[in-house]
Amino acid sequence: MESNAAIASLSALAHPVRLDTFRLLVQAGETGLAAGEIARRLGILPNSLSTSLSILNHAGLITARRDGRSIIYSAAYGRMREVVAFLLEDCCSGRPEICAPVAQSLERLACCP
Amino acid sequence: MESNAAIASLSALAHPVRLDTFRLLVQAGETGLAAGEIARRLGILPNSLSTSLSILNHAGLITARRDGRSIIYSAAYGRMREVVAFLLEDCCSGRPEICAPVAQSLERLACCP
DNA sequence: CGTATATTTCCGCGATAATCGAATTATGGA
DNA sequence: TCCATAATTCGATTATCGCGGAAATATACG
Repeated sequence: MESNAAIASLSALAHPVRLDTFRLLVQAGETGLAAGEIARRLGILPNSLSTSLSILNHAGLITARRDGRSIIYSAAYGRMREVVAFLLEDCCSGRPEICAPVAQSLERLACCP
Repeated sequence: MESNAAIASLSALAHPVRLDTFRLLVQAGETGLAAGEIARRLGILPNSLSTSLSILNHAGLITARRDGRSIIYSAAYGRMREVVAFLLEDCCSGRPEICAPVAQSLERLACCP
């Protein structure tokens, strides 16, 4: 992953509304959520959310598809994985005793038994 | 992990110099690197780096210790793990087939065989 | 004590980002 | 066609961030 792409993703996530939006979509799974539903759940104005969604989308962290009058957004899990991998890259110069606990705790994700 | 703390960390990383600095320290391991050495490797002014280090430190992503005239910085692996875990929390509403590849690829960190 | 090295702090200017109201586009249904 | 709903885009104001020069602090050493 490119450094610029990583920065775009990190920058997109470094914002209260955008981070909540992304986490909501990560939890929603492939089904996704309509823009209006997200705005309702987070209690923010539709236009504010729209710019947030645009930034997340441009950063590659979410995808959009139209369904009637609604636009459904979903988390882009591949990009999420890339960003995380970028942060952990070449961790600890090959000394497992340092990074092992990091990897170990990440193996136990909420949904992956 | 608190949302505000996560935002502080993500915001700290969403900057070319700060991201490069953090990754340098992640690769350096527990030994860490002196501020001057980091500035030299990245080719930036010492005062610019100093503010970057201050922001990363305040976000909890790095730690500092003095050694003679130098100040040695190291990555805070615990906080790094917390930030990543925060992003992956409750991934995919318990549907392993979506998040499994994410977790799987994270198991293979460069230093953790 | 005086000097050199390492790092940080202060300050001001230019650029970038956040916010919110108002207007605009797109779709579905009577 | 006309209206209501869903979502986005525009525009202007305000706040925040990034940058680099200059000065200040801390440590080591002769």
